[in-house]
Amino acid sequence: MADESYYKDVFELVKIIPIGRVTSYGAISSCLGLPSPRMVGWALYRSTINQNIPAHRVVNSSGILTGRLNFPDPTMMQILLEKEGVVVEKDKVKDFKKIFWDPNEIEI
DNA sequence: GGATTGACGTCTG
DNA sequence: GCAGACGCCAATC
Repeated sequence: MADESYYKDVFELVKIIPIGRVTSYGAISSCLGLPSPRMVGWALYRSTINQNIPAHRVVNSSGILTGRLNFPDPTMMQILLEKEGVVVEKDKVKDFKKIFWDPNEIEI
């Protein structure tokens, strides 16, 4: 609702994530200077059902698709990732460290 | 108006 | 190295 919401930055950040790349909540929260990474998850939770944000590219620090169950379709998350070239093994991103995209690397 | 939960992360034991 | 607890802010019940 409010344009000055912090999660608006989260949307933009997630939107600019390159294809075949994934990032973590902690990276986003740290990049945006959020006090708590939970806010990122909260923002994404609302964004996924409100805007078509590629939240499937956002995983936890372990590279696990923690929020896949929260998606409209749990399988959609893995399908989308695999479609983008991301290898997902058991709801976990393979070579997560390799395809991990750091927002601070590019940023604005 | 108060209590609980929620897509997590980091520290300490 | 693994496990458990705490902290943070906001929205919902």
